[in-house]
Amino acid sequence: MNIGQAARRSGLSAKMLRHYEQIGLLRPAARGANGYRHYAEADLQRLAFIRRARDLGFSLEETGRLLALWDDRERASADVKALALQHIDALERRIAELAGLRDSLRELVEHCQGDARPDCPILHGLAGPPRA
Amino acid sequence: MNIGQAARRSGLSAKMLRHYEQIGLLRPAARGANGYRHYAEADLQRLAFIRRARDLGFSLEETGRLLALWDDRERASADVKALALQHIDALERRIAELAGLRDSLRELVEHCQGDARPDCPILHGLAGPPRA
DNA sequence: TTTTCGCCTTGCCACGAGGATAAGGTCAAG
DNA sequence: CTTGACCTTATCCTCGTGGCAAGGCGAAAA
Repeated sequence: MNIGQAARRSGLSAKMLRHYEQIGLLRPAARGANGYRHYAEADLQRLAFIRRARDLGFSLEETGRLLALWDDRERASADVKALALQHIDALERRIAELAGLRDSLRELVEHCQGDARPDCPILHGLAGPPRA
Repeated sequence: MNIGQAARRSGLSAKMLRHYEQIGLLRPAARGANGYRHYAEADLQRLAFIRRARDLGFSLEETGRLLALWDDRERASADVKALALQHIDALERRIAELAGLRDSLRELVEHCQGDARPDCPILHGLAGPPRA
């Protein structure tokens, strides 16, 4: 199977497969006489794993660690869980941060009439004292 | 006032001031005989405005639009409000997206014992069927 | 005077995670 | 033989910022 088909069947792009190979997330694919990369059925599992990890918001680096844990049959499930919990934590922090911004912005918006007149408390708020 | 002091007093970095100038977010600063940029007190307001807009998660492009609205004394406050509401929407979407990832991940984590044994439902979940 | 230190200048590289595009080789069908 | 789909590598773009380099400028200490 060539890179295009592997890409379609894994839901990734050919570009990503080459990129992942280049940064060491994937071992270099076997090459045919024409230089084309060749993928086996077994490779698709690994690609699907990567895709799902990415879909869950894991970075490529974290995905690499997950792959290493996947390959290691000796690892404790606690190791995997720790990585996942850490990622959940990061998601939580990011969510809280964005929610804080949203709330600050909402407060500004609530005081704005939003009509045809030029006076606007939102701009005053941005220009004036820090609304941290 | 030189760039360093303007940076300190605005809470931005000298690097940012140069960058903002280069991308047209700020008009080119006046230069002294030595080529140093020179900032007046009045410039600090604009810098503070930018800083607060960035703190609220507006992109540089959006910040530029806000600055343009700020400069335009004819604009309707509705224009500003629309921009702000649009940004709140974007924040909401991003928050919902991250929360979805977090929940999916939580579900996987809940089924994992997290002990010393190697069997781990999290990895099974990543390797197996799409949990979308 | 000269050295030193801190600040300023420009410019380039890096991050993450790819997308876009270019310029070319390969393969199978028409 | 040509066409078109596919493959190859390589480079540049995103976004906002930090970091570093090499060099000029200004003032104070030696």
